[in-house]
Amino acid sequence: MLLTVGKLARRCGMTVRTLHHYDAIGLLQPASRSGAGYRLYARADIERLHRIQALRQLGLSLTDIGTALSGPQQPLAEVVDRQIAQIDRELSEAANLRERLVHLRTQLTNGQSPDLADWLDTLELMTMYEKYFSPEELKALPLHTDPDVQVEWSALISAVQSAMDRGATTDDADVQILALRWMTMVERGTGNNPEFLMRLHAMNENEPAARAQSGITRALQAFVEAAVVAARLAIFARYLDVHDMERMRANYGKQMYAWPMLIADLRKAMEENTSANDPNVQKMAQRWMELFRAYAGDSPVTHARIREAYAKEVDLRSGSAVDNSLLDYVREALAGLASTTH
Amino acid sequence: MLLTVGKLARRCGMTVRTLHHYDAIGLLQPASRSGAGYRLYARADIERLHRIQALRQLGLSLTDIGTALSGPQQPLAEVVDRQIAQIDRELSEAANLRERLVHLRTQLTNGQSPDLADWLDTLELMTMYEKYFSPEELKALPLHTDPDVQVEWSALISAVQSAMDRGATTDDADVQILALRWMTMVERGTGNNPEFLMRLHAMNENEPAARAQSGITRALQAFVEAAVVAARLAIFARYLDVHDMERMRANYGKQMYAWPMLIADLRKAMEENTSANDPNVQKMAQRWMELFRAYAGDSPVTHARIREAYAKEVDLRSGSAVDNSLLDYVREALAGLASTTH
DNA sequence: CTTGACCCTCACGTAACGTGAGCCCTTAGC
DNA sequence: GCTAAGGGCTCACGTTACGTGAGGGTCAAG
Repeated sequence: MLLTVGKLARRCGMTVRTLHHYDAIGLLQPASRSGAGYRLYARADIERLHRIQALRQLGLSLTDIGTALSGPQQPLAEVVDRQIAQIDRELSEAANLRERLVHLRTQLTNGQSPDLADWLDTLELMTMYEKYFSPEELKALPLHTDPDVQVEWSALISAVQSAMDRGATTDDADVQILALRWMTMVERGTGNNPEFLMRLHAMNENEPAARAQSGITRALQAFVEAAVVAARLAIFARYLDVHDMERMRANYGKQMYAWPMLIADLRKAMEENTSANDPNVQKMAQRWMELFRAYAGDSPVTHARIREAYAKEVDLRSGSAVDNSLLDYVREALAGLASTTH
Repeated sequence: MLLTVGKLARRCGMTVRTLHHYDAIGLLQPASRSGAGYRLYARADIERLHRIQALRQLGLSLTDIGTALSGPQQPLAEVVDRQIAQIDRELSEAANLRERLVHLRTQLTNGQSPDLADWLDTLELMTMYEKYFSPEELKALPLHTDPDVQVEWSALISAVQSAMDRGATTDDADVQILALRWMTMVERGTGNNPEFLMRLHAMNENEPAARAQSGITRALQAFVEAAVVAARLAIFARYLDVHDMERMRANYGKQMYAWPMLIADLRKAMEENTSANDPNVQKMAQRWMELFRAYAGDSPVTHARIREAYAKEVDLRSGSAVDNSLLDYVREALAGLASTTH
């Protein structure tokens, strides 16, 4: 049942070198080694490899994959759900490109000169094969449909870039104001949809051309993220003691992109009227607590203070798609868990 | 109508840097420059870019793309046809993977333990997403279905590797025998189908895991190709004079992978009973002559000698999928061209 | 014992850009 | 004419995820 590296490589259509590399960077380490030092991969390693491959196909770098896999894990079934959704988008996009190519081909064989704008659109589709938004989703994306949002978004990006250019730091008051405005704009531009946020993020991460167009360079993205964290920590500081703030500084923001995924899944379950006592919902609630505890620690006093902060400060929640009904839903699921535990 | 580099990049979903790079390596150079040195891209550049993008999606390296685009060009309509066929294969593969993932998800949500072999198959599909052969095509591929062919293929690869290991050169008689046997095996393993040859080649070029499995390393591939050329030049030397051989040595084998593409297209037209006087067939015949002249020069005397060599030496044709009916077809198309020219 | 297939670690190299720097060009508005 | 914003130029260092080869040990079958 344990597989050596060559066997695993062959079965997965990968190379031994790749698996060596993943071991070396700590991404996928074999369950054990034989007496002779041979790597021996077990079933749990296959599961982890599945997660890795799924994230790779979403375009994450190996470093980012490592980060994503270092926190509490989504059930594999949910990973597979996302894969299926991605394939559906790709199927749709491939069909779209196919249609365009058939049209182009018809023009070419009829001796017609292809319309240049159309042709360039087709070339764009050929390049940006990765599919981030379906046509329907684009219609529901304010950032794409609302000119006001677009103008404000551009201005905000410019303002952040200016702050960076003049050497401002993420602790500067004006930068923190920009950061909070960023989260508000994210909320507005995505229609407060965490799934869209993740998609936009993936597109910007994966596509250099998208970065060039949006002006959101890697440096700017990192700056804003750090500024958002700093701004929110400044707010938390009004509610927490020094000890708590130390832990927050070390951990808050570490799973920044795990939260939207979980929130999207929970909102979906809630919108489908799935009972809070459903085992899957309870699992998600559990993961919520794990992510929460990762920065909040285990003290009920601290938890209460953080909750107070969330309740009073809208800036702690902006852009997160967390509202009171979702919080109630999570609480109900957690209550169900507590009662089944005792 | 002329586009600056930024405009073209934006319209095509590419980066300025990429276009700079293509210019720098001579792959896509703009039609002109403004007085200030700005790159200005014209319509013909869009067409060339389309070709580049299509080949990139087939997995060719930029160097190989440059080589492919340095010879006589397939009509763009045919390039588009190949793209459409590739998309169809990808659609089919995506649907296949989707089905597998749905099955896996069902198992996971039912609390079942996924079958390991099945799971690994799914992982392989996730990795080898690129689609090289449809299930039907695999059934028609002797290299995949015929154990005898597999055994002989493996033995031949080992024999070549041994020759390389002991420092043999491509001019050694035993190496040339191996080379000719290689072409015979290619013919047998692909069922003499040039489309399959190209697909196998692409798979081996693009997939390190495939190389690891087949044992056909890049070095071995290059060695065999050079040996095939050397073996065939040795045969031609019996028919051609010193001057002709000089030109052959410089040019024969340069468009090694353009020929199978053209031959596949011509065979398809012939099998569909397209008249040799059809303009598209005549265009293909023209390209045949261009590719031929690229190594044969323009002298009718030399042409006759080369044709004599092809007629008498089966080793010059093995693995090429060129038979007498195809040659007649090409000749008929060329004759039609000659009569419409005068 | 021999041989072939497989495994180990080590380490240099690669392709296709990504990114930033420093400076010039173009256009619109004052 | 000047200024500012957006776009262009060339130069050059850096990056990610392995690919490849070297040298040597292990395992299983004959």
